[in-house]
Amino acid sequence: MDQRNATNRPGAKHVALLAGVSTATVSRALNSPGAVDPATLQRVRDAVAQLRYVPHGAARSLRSQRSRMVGAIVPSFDYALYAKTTSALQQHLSAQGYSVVLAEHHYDLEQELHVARQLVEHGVDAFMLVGIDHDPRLFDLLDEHRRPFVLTWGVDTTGRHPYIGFDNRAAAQEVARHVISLGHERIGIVSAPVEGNDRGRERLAGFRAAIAQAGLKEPQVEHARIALHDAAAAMKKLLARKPRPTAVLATNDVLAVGAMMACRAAGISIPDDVAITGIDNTDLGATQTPGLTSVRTPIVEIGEAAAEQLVALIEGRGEARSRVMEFELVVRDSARRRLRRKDG
Amino acid sequence: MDQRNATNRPGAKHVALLAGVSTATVSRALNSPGAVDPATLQRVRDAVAQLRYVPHGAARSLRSQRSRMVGAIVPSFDYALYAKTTSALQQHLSAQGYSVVLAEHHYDLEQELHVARQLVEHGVDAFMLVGIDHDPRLFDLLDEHRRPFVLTWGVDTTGRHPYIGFDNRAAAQEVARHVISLGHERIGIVSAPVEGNDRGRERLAGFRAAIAQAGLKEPQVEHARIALHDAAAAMKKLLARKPRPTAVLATNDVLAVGAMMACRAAGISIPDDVAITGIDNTDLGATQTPGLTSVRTPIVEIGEAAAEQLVALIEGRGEARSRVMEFELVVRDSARRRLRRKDG
DNA sequence: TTGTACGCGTTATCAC
DNA sequence: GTGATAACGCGTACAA
Repeated sequence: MDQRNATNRPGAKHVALLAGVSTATVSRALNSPGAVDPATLQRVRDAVAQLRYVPHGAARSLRSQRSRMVGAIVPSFDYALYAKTTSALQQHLSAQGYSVVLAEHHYDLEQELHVARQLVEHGVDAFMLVGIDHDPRLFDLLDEHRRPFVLTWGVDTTGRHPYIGFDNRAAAQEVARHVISLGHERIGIVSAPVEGNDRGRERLAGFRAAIAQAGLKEPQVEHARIALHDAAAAMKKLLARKPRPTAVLATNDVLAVGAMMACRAAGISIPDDVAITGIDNTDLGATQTPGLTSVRTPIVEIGEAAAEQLVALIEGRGEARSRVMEFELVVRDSARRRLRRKDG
Repeated sequence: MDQRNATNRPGAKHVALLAGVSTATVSRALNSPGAVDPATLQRVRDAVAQLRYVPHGAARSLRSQRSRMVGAIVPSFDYALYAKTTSALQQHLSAQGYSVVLAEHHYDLEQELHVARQLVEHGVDAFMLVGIDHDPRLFDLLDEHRRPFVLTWGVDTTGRHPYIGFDNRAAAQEVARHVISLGHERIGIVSAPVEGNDRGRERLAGFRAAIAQAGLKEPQVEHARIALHDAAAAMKKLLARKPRPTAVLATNDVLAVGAMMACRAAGISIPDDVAITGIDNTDLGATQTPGLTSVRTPIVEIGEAAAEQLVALIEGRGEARSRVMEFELVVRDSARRRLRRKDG
C-alpha cells in the first residue's frame, strides 16, 4: 500500500506501516521519545525521514487542544518599534517550535477586539498585547477561552493583569527633567494621540509632572498622529507661538524627528533656537543631525521576556510574573543648555 | 443541558440545541447562509451571539483542509522595510478573514527552509516569500504540500516561479546613472552581503553595470551587514582610500545612512566632499541632513498585491500572475554635482 | 430546506 | 514498551 490521503500527504498511518509499528507509537516517538524503545524510535525516525512526514498541525491541535501558535497584537508595524519587539518574540518562540500570528489594530481598540477574536478562532494558544488599556470585552474573551496573555510596554498599576514593560511616565519625566536642568523654562510638547494609548498618555503625564514640579508654567501641547508629517505640522504650531518655546518634548522619537523636520523647514536651529527630545532611542532619532536626545526603552527585551513567559504559561509551568524593566536617558546633541537671548 | 466540552467552549452542538436545529444547519448558517431558511438563519445567529460561539479553527482546518492562514517569511523585521510589506499583507488578509503567521530567517536560507517547514506543519495555506533565490528544497516542500506561494521584492527572470516585485538591478542602475550624470568618476560602493540575497546582488550588479557603461574604472566595493555600524565601518574603509571616492552608492538606505554616520564622524562633508545615495526611500534616509537621494521602491504595494494574489490562489480562482512594479528616483541633497578640487 | 452519519489526522486512555 | 480504540469539533455526502 502506497496510498496517500486526500491531501496526498503521508500521515502517521503511513509512517507506522513503514516502521512496522502502530500510529500510537509514531505519536509517542514524536512527542515523548523517552517513552519509546531506542530501536523502535530509530525505525520510526527513519520512516519519518524517508516519507518526509510532516505532522498535521490542525489534527494535532484539535486533539491536544494546543496549537503551538502565539498571537501578537500590536498597534502598528511602522517605525520598527513594535516590529522589533515582535521580531524578538518570534525568534524566541520559533526556537521552541512555536509560531507567531500577527495582527495590527492601528490604535483602534475596537479593531483590536476584532482581530483578537479572529486569532482566538484561529486557535492561538496565548497572546502578547501591547499596552495596558484594552476593551474590557477583550479580557472577557481571553478569559472565557482560557487564553493566557501578557500586556507589554507598560505597567499595570491596578495589578489586574500580568505585564512586562516599563514605567512610561517615569521615562518621560526623566527626559523632561534633563531638559529643565539645562535651563529651559518655556516648554512645548508634541504628543501622540492618547485615546486608547496608555503609553502616550503616561508619557504626556510624565512631561507635565516634571514641568509642574519645576514650577514652570503649563506647557502648550500639540497632538499628532505618529507620522512624520503630522508631527511636523504640530511642531509648526508650536513654533508659531510668541514667545516660542525654547524646548519641545515629544512622546516618542518619530514625533521628535517630525518636529526636527519642521525646524529645518523653518530655518530654526536645533539646539540653539530650540531643544528637542524624543523617547525610545530609535535609529531614526539617533542618526539625525544633531543626534536626538532620547530614552532607551527595552524594546527587544520585552519581546524576549514575553516569549519566555508565554511559553511557560502555555505549558503550564509557572505563574504569570509581571516585570518592570529599566530605561535609560541617552543624551545627544538635540538638547543643550539654553542660550540667553534677547527674546529670552 | 448546559454542559460544555473539555475546553469549556460552546461548540456547534450547543448552538444547534439552543436554536433547535442540527449541527449541520449551524455549519451551513455560518458557511453558506444563502442555503438556509431566513428564519432559521436568524435563530442560529441569535444562538451564536448568545453563547458567544467561536468556531474551532483547528477542527475546521482538519475537516476543510484549509486554515485561512498565510505564512510570511521575511529576512528581518529590523528597519521597517519588510515589516511594512508584511503589514500591508496582514491588513489586506485580515479584512478577508485570513491571518498572517510570521517568520524571519535573517538572511539564512537554511533557516528559511526550517521555518517554512514549521509553518507548513502549522498548516498555513500559502506563503509570501521575499526574494527570488531560495533553497531548492524549499520549493520541493511547497510543491509536495501543494502550498501556493509568491516570491516578492524581485523579478524571477527564469520565469519558474510567480513573483510580485521590481527590477532591483534597474533601480540601482538608475541612481548610479544619476550620480554619474552629476560628474562623479571615482565611485565607491557599500553593499549588503550578497549570499542568499538576490536583491542585494542585483543592486550591486546594477551599480557595476552603470559604472562600466560610463567607462569609469572599477569601483571599490565594501560589504557590510545591514546595520548602521557595520555600514559605517565599511564606509570608513572607503574613505581611507587615496584618492577618496567622490561618490558612494549604497545598496539600501540603511547602509547609506551608516555611511553618512562615518562621514560625520570623520568630519567629511556630504555632499561637498562625498556624495551618498541609498535605495528604498525610507524615512530613515529621507530625514537625514542632507536628505538621502534614493529610489522609491513599492514596499507597501508588494504586500497588498501579494495578499490579493494569495487569496485568489487559495480560493482556487485565478492563476498565479507575476507582476513587475515601478520604482522612482527620489533626488534629495546627499548627492550634488561634483565640485572640482585640487585633489580631483 | 433540513437532519443523519461519517471521517478529517492526530493524541489520550486503556489494556496488554 | 506497545497496540487497539475512542475521541477532539466540524463539514458534507446523502437521505428525507
